[in-house]
Amino acid sequence: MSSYDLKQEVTDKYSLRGRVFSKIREDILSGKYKDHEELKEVAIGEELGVSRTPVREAFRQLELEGLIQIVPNKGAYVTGITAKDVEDIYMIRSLLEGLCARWATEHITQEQLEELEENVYLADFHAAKGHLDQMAELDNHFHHILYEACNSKQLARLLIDFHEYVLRVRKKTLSNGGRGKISNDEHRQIMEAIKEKDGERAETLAHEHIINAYNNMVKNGLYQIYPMEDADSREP
Amino acid sequence: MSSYDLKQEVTDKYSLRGRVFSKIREDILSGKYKDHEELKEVAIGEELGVSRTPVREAFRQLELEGLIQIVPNKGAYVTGITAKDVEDIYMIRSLLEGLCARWATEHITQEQLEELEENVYLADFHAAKGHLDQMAELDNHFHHILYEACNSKQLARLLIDFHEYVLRVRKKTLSNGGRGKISNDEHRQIMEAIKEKDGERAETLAHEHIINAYNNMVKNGLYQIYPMEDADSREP
DNA sequence: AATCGTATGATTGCATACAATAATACTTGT
DNA sequence: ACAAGTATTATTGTATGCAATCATACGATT
Repeated sequence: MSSYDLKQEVTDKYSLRGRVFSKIREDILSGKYKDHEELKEVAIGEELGVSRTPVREAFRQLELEGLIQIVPNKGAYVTGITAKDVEDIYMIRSLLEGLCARWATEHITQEQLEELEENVYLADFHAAKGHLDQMAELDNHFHHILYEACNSKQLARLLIDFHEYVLRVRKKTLSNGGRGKISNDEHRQIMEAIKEKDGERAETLAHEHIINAYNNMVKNGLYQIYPMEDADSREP
Repeated sequence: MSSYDLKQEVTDKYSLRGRVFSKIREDILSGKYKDHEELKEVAIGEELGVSRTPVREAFRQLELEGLIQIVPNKGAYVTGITAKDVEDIYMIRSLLEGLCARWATEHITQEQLEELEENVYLADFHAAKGHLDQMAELDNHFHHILYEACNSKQLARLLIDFHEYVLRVRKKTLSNGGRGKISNDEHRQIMEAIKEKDGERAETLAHEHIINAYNNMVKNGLYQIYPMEDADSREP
């Protein structure tokens, strides 16, 4: 087992303590709060049934994630997530997932490797059956195994953040035109490269896997769920 | 100018609003608070002359940055930064700085390019004179120009964070054995590649620039400022 | 003597109260 | 009617109070 409990870090975000944070985060990512909208502490607090204190704490975290911008003594404004953000994140992720796969090749345990194999075979089954929810979950799990196996707290933290960031986009991607099956085939190739201790190939495959996912998304026009407008076009 | 004010985002961290956050952050990075040490809200509040509220907000941010871990209803514990963290971050940075240089090649303005040139020539002067503080400042500035020029809010945010994260390490590196001069020569090559619109070469050079910086650091034994111990070796 | 249960103290989580700041509306003088 | 200055209101920033939770120590029971 690695030196830190990755699962703990992840689940914490969904437990009681991070409830307010996660809710606001989702509301921004889902588009409930529009770009440049001002978020009032009391209003959101009342909506969630809490006082300003936890809301403020969540705001600070959200600012660090780049989802809102806090200007002192004025307010918190939604930064939103544009199509360019999604593109940038996919490009960044493609590099980092490659690095992750390479490092995972060097550090993966037998147990983790078997988990990967199981994941791929199970996903094959669900892909054939068209079980989209299970596919999304398995895809999520596949990558998280690698995040753990890469043995880098720093890299894992980054990838988990980005992974969540584009979660909604990704889920829709998998449900489109057989990408789920193809995606899992790519997973299998990555898994086999790691199994054969070919770090170079694992890196390349993981890199291309993310690029393919992005291209598929663009091809299907799914990037349109977020407007491509730029922050320049705001009112003065 | 790009669509977001990068300088504003950066300076904000040092202005009044983030004072408490920055102070605790520095104290962790500088080693004042040791690994696994428990941070008490009241104690730190008193030390900084503020109440628990701003301290708690800072804690939440620090947790997101991975510098502390908050366990609910118990306390905040320093995660520290190990030599492996530094190594990982340099490897991650090397990829991202490469990407940044490539994107900057595509989006840099004439004005920014001239700023880069000026920076390199000025750094030559200070390198010859042995002005270490100015060298560190110019190095910092060089990279920040690229972060702006790459035209990606997401990438810039990442790189700025990492850049700050290893700031102390980096400053010491520059002061060692002529690395300052060599580093600036690498800057010049990157700048010229960008000027000639050779994104591929700019990416490779920027990538190698970071790797070289890390290797130099290791060669000079500077990695020893942080212990290589793992989080496993903690008490139960 | 060992273990379980209880009590006590410390610390966090959240709510509220007050102060400081910024935006807006209003008034007053020209 | 317009402009400048002032008052008012809304919102954030910070401090503090109270409840909930956890750790520790002590004592009772087997």
